[in-house]
Amino acid sequence: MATTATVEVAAEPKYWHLRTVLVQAIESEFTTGQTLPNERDLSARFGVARATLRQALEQLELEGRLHRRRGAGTVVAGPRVDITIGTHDEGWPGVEPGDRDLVDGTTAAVPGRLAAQLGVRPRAMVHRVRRRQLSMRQPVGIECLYVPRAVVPRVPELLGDNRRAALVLRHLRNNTLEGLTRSVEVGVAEPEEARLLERPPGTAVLVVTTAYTAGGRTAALAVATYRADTCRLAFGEDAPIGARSAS
Amino acid sequence: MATTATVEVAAEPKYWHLRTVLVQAIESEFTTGQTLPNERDLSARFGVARATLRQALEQLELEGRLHRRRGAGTVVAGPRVDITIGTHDEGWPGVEPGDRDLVDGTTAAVPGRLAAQLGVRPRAMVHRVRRRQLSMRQPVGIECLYVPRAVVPRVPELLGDNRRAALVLRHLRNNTLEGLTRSVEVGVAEPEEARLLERPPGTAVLVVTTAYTAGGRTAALAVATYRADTCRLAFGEDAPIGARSAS
DNA sequence: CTTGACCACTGGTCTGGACCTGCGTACTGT
DNA sequence: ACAGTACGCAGGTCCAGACCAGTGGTCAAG
Repeated sequence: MATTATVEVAAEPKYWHLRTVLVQAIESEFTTGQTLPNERDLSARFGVARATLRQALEQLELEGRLHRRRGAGTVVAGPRVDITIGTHDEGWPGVEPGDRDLVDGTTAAVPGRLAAQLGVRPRAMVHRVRRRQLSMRQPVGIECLYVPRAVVPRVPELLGDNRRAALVLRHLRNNTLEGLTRSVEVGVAEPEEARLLERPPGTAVLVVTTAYTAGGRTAALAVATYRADTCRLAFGEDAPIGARSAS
Repeated sequence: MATTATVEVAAEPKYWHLRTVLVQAIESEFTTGQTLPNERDLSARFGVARATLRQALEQLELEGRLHRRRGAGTVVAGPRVDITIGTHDEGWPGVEPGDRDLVDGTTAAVPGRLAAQLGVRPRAMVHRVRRRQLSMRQPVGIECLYVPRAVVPRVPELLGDNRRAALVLRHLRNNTLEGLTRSVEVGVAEPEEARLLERPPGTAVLVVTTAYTAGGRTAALAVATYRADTCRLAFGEDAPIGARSAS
């Protein structure tokens, strides 16, 4: 037994102590949008290696307290963007709707994992529609909707509007939509996703997977990928809790 | 005019290429629970610095493909644990219920941000109940329930059971629970949370915040923190949306 | 006034070390 | 047979430095 009577406060890692100091500095001496000193100056000021400082900055970024852009600098972030995830999929409140049409078409190149969830063969033809969501001119997420051609022969042009997957499905299937199953997990952005989200590859993202059930099978799959640093998912029938007085 | 006719594949970062190679290796040559070679050997084998290898490993861990334990090694992970987030908060399917009682009591030390959401003064007395959830003997999450003493004078002993926040609230308020608002976002584990979750400080976590409305105010706040690497949040399991509205 | 080349500055990537600390096992004394 | 210790190995932390790659401004040429 290595039990010693001394207090031995277990010595937090240096990067965590640094994070705490930076949080206080951010909350007391800086305001939203203000640029912090560069990493080399900060590491010198705190007497740590730049790698250690970056470990603290990365956590602050993941928390949504900082935004970092190569070539530009590190700025104090504002509150996170609320992404409303409704049971009835009515639209995108607070987000400029469907700003960019990225991909519309039918493909056989569906990741095997998704093909299994859709209940189709690995190389079956599947309609794919991808949109990017922006908020205040900044990319916040990518939504990709998969519909097997076995379910819907052709994708009508109404996909170009600003509605979400369920609404599209409702049109396509003449109100046969029966239910949905949804999951949320953390993933990392692949290079192409990272480029669309204006982040480096491997950035943490929130992945919302929604399976739409119609006619006793999974008729469509919506995979939405949001920047973990800037987004918060809001659930519930009521409006999001007012975060105005939360300083 | 930087446009050249060459393909110029834009050179993925080395850590991402490494990640891709490791994913293939994991899926083809390893099985769940199997231990990978140590980091020094792996970095030598792939001809990269250990820091670069670790950058790839950290992403694989965040994706839930690997589990790393100091002193033990890096093992291939199994599928993520499904955390059921129901609208009616009926319990914890698939998770050993309420394995450890951590804190039961009344405190004035509530983070200012939570006090604001609860609609109480920063130093008001608030009941706090904290539980840790395990799955297969592994810690997966921490749930903390806050109830202002202004809402409920005393916390009855039935908090010791395995039920979730809403059920408790229903008992406390005699079925006056009116609704809830829920949000999901990414955060980092503070040292104490990290210790309970058996992870280093600053580890990415999924934070599920649920505000319970009763009597026209926020009567309680449940903050659940799950390991982002091992958990997946599941919503609306087999819950058919009864709305068959004819559009 | 507009355009484009240039360039200082920023965060991003990568190296090759060093040492710390938890874990598990082998050994060893009782 | 058992408990305690010692030790090797694993991942975790930290360092000092180098170079890469976008950003955004300056400034001269058209």
